[in-house]
Amino acid sequence: MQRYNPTEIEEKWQKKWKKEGLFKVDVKETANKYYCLMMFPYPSAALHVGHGRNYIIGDVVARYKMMRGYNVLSPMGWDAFGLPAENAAIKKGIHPRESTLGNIKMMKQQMESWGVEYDWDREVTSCMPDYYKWTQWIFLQLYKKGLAYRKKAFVNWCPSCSTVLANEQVIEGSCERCDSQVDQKELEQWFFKITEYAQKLLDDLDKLNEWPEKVRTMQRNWIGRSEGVNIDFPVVDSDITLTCFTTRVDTIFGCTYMVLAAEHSMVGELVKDNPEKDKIMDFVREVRNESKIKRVQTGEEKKGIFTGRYAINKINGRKIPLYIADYVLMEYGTGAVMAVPAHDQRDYEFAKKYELPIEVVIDKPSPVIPPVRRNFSEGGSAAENGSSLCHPDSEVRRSQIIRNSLAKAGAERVEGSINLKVEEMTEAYEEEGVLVNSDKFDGMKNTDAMAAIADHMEQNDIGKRSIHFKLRDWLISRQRYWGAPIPMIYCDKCGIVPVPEKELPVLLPEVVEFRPTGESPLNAAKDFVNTKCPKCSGDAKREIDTMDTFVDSSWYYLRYISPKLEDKPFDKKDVNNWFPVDQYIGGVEHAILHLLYSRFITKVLNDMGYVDFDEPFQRLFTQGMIVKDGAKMSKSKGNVVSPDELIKKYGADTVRLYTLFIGPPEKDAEWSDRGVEGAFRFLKRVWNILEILETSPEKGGDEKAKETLIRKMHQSIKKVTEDIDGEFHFNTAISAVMELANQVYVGISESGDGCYDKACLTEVMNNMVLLIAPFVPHIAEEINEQMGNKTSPFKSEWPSYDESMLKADTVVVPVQVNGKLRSTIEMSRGLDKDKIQALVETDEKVKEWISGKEVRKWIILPEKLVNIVVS
RNA sequence: GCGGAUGUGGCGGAAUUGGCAGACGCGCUGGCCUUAGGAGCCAGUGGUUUUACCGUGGGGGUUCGAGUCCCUCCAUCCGCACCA
Repeated sequence: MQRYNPTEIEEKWQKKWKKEGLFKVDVKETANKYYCLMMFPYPSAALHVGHGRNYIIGDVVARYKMMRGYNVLSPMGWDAFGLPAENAAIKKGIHPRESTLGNIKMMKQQMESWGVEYDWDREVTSCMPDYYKWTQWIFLQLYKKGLAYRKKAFVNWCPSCSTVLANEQVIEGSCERCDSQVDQKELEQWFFKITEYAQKLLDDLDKLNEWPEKVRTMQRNWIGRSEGVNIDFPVVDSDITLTCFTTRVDTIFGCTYMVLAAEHSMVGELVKDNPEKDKIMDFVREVRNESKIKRVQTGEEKKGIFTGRYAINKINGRKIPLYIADYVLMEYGTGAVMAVPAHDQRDYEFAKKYELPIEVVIDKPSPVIPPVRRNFSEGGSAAENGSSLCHPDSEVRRSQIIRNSLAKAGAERVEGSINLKVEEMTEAYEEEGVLVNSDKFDGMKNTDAMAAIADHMEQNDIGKRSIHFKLRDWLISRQRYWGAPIPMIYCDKCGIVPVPEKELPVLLPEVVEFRPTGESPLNAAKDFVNTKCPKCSGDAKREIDTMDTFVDSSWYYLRYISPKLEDKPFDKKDVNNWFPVDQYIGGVEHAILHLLYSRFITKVLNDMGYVDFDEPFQRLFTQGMIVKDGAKMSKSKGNVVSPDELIKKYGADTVRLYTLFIGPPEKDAEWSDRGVEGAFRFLKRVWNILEILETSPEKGGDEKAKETLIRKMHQSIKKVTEDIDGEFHFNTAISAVMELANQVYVGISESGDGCYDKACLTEVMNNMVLLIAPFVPHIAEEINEQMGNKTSPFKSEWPSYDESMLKADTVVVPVQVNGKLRSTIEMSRGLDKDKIQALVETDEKVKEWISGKEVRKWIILPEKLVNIVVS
């Protein structure tokens, strides 16, 4: 019997899997298809054990599903365009393609050393022309459908990366990559009209019930739908009408002024005759230039300026002053806000500062609360003693009364009295209540008034119900080199002309200066820029921006199905057969961007008839991070754990096992090198059972030991199966196999060597090999072979358990007295309550505990527990 | 501020129709074996003032019985954040 030598056997089996094409899939075979997808990585640098978790989990799922009889597709590719490669190119002076392809090669080797297998024939690399040709094709489809458009817009500009960022890439006013403060800059940019799909993207989240609730909530918040009313306010002495969006139309009678965003298009027009025009425009410029991070800073005081103009609140004919302020955003709603200082905290602060009127229109309900007498007995304060000082029912009754009166909301109001006094207010009252000072709506519950006032406005042409979203259109232009060129041409005669599909791909020019200058590096490649118009053949210029890499990654999963097709991005029939993806696995950091964009692109392709499904990912799993010393692994922190040395020392199976055992995979986990050794020990223990098997007797053995072991085996099969099928609880699945392996040793220690015959131990070993195969595939294959089996575990059937073998004939029942454990009694299964009670009554310990006491109650749960209540 | 999650030994973590808290692993202690041990095997390992009591972030409640259910407070993490 040789020692467990992982290095040797792992190489052997990795070669064999490759040779036999274990992971190769023919997409034409669609029966029992299972599409297992891992988010394709950005090829940046060597992988650490944290990255490994993603691939290992995916590999486990793929192998497990294989054993469950599925035809498993598990592909891998590279999200290979993007800034870091370009930055590295600038730094080291090598072409981004070189560094990218070098990284890909290295990462691929690492994946292989983990024993993580893919159908590499389907590898896609987004920076290769045969891929980005179709990224450009997708752009053209969106353009065709009017979903790609160009407009001048204030955009997020990262001065350090010299590029525009999508809203999603700005984190608290800073660039998500380099952390520099993001400026606002007005540029002509390409956008994808994702807002047109806002409602659908929101609605269909309900269908994705196999996604983590957290991710769905995040997307919901990001889309940010709110219902309200667009209200028209005509400006006095002008034909301008300003429209405000509000979700609190019930507070319209309390609107005492109105505020515009500095960016509002009417600002110039409104102040053009104002003698203080220059002062106002200075203020506007100041606000516009203020960085977003400063504007958003908590506690930042709101600034504003009076325009000198007034508008009319048509519902009551009131003339209200028109302000410009920094706290109103142009990006949301209409960029104009009706201010109700009594019922909106921001408006309240602003009104206080500029001494604008504050008027209450929603009153606090005034519940009539019967006085509850407190401190009527001796002892501490009411608070200390709680309800014990009151009649037990009075608390209940009191809260009921409060609830009722809130429901009726102020039915008890005395005519003309208002509970909420402006003089007494220290902040806005934003809660629910009853309308006051609101004309014919007085006395209405504010939630009812919302509908009533909206109806009134629609009937009288004052306003219109409206829905607004926080979601902005997706800005996809990037002023960088290393991305897919946007396939558009500008012709002086014909205007904007798309590149004809048959001329795709628009190739990235080879030699170019990458150093960022503020304009796209492609502009320096004159051969590229200067072209002919596809329409009139006259001189024309190409678009010099490239696409956001999120465009590349929003469709790659479709390409895997037919990665080599030259005349189409994918085959419709094959794609329809294989989609949706059965299991998508990746980091939660993509909860919004990538997953939202992918859903959007899929819906567009669906609407255009290219695919028959409208959601790409059936089930989503987001794994947690692996941290070291409490922090995310990073080179700068020096806490990166490289898998390479660990694999050299312990083997890939040990690293895999520990990674899976470390904790529930959806949670963050702390890496411990010591823990790795424990995993290694376990594998050795399993391996060494081979030796026990060799010396086992052909027949005989100890019946009790065999029975216990076989029972444990069935229990383990059940537990492992349920843990994988459920929420991927590999950690507890592995602990179940550990218990099984331990039982082998426990039996020997209790019943001596030779307590298992060969048949028994062989059965246990065969099943154990299958149970661990998805986690530690190399050692499973090797033990399997040493056992003399000819079929690979991955071509074998997943083991099944026998329900009747799970439980022993007798059961140990805990006996409690007054809820405290006092004894345990072994008894046969299936006894009725009377027999159990009789048995328990004979127990010495129980007798001791209940003697001299009055037994009030017996709680008997057969085969589970007995509790005797005494006093 | 809003939304979501988490809180259990020295550590990672188990435990759901409410029923023996701490599975499994790490670490630690002791023993066996060994020329040796950073190998292997066996035993022990929540705390304490140990006939028993106390223990799942704090406080309260429901129950024969609560880590699990209810109320309340606290802490940490994540996401969003002047969204009208």
